[in-house]
Amino acid sequence: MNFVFNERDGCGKCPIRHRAVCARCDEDELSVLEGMKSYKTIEQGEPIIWRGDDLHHISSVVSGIASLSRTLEDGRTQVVGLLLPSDFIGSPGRQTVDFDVTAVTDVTLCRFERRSFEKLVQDVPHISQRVMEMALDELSAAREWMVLLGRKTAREKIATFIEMVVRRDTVPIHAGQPHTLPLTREEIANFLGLTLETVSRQLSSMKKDGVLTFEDRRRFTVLDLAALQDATGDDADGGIIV
Amino acid sequence: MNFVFNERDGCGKCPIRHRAVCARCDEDELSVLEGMKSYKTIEQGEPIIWRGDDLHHISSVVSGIASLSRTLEDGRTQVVGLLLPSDFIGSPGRQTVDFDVTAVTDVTLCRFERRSFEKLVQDVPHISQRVMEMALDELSAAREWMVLLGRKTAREKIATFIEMVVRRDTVPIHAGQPHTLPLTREEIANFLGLTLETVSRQLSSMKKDGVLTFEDRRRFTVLDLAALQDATGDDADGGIIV
DNA sequence: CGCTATCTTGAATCCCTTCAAGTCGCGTGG
DNA sequence: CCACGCGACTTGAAGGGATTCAAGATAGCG
Repeated sequence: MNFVFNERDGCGKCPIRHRAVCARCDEDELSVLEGMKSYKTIEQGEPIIWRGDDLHHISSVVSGIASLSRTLEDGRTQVVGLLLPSDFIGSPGRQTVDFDVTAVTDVTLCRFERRSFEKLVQDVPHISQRVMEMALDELSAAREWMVLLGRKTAREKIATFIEMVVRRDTVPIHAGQPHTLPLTREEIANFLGLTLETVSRQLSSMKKDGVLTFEDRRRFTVLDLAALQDATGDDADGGIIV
Repeated sequence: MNFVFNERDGCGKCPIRHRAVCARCDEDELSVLEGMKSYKTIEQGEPIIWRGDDLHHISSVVSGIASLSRTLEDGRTQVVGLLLPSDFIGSPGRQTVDFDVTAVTDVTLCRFERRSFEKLVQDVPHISQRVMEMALDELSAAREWMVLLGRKTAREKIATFIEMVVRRDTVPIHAGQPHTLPLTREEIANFLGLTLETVSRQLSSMKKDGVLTFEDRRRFTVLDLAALQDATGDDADGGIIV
């Protein structure tokens, strides 16, 4: 079930072929992209690009997870988004990025030289249409997260985060296997607008309440999904999309 | 300097002609839009569309201000964005809206039937390109606001908000005229993730510190712009875009 | 002129943070 | 093999900033 990504395979075998900026492209358009792309791998913890840096490439995450974040002068940092496979880095039409981008795990990127990509946006409607779709989806997800940051309690924030991790975990839920937190306590805290101590306390509290169990510090199983969803503070139907 | 918007004028005289979804359109494309548009006015305080409602139109704000917000079951409300002239409501490709949209002032919309607009997105690259641009800008602004919601103190939030109001006020600053808060204390609170009492206290505090003076509850003048900008918590260069 | 919505201000409370100490797991090297 | 060190995490206690609850002031409007 898990594709092993191989750079030598063509776009046709790319794991994000049908979700990335190229999703709407036909074979002809894809072959143009094929000639333009280059891959780059960034190791866990390494910066991908800093806020304000000149943006030479527009990239898509092929594998791994990256974070978008901003740090205030005094060190407070807020993670404003996680970039999962198929998400893109950089905006056509902008010369710099507005946030720091960091590899949370090892990350492989599929990159296009920015100027060339901007030309593609002009010439290939399927590209601008797809980037539009993706940007609108991200926008909705970002606004959803604003509700969490502005109005939810620590308990609700943690529950929402866990529920999100469970919902979009690639590992099938029915298999009964534990899920894995992709972030450290500190990274979770910076994503939720909390301190790492509060994150730790809330996770312990949910464990004590029988909502979760932990196999180790990263791996957990949900014991009571209904309780978890109740604790998010959201309506039954409306969930985070991210 | 202030255009009086007149529905009978053509798109050529529209006050948002060069900023809205039609910005990149040429005369021919514009004449197509001309035949499709309809106007609607919503009074201050009235809902424009509720979260989850079927979205029959894609609209642009021509004049006035609208808010995007979400309310949790227990009444906590978070404003996730303000819609100013040229901003659009609704996403091509989505059948519903994810947030409540409310007229903060009297609002005039320029509307397109959603299905027709989606067809335009397919057929007219200038439209999808422009919507893409706008969505990417909104996305960046939303993430910027996430930093505020997640990490800034009440004082910093208020300073950032005031600074934003001042920066994009249509009334020229050099005229020395007072600026006007477009929102009530409660609306400001819901935008900043605070309570209305805290907003009031912080405004009083900034008044006491000689940063601002108030002519009345809505109209104010900045006395010390440097102090205001210092208080935002942002770097000197990096500002909110919204 | 008084009604009402909006806003201000005060006092008490609370949730989260801050500061601090200690635990756990793991790789490294003696 | 185990001591050691280190990063990640947990837990406790104290403190503080924002909220909550409450009372009163102000301004707009019929």
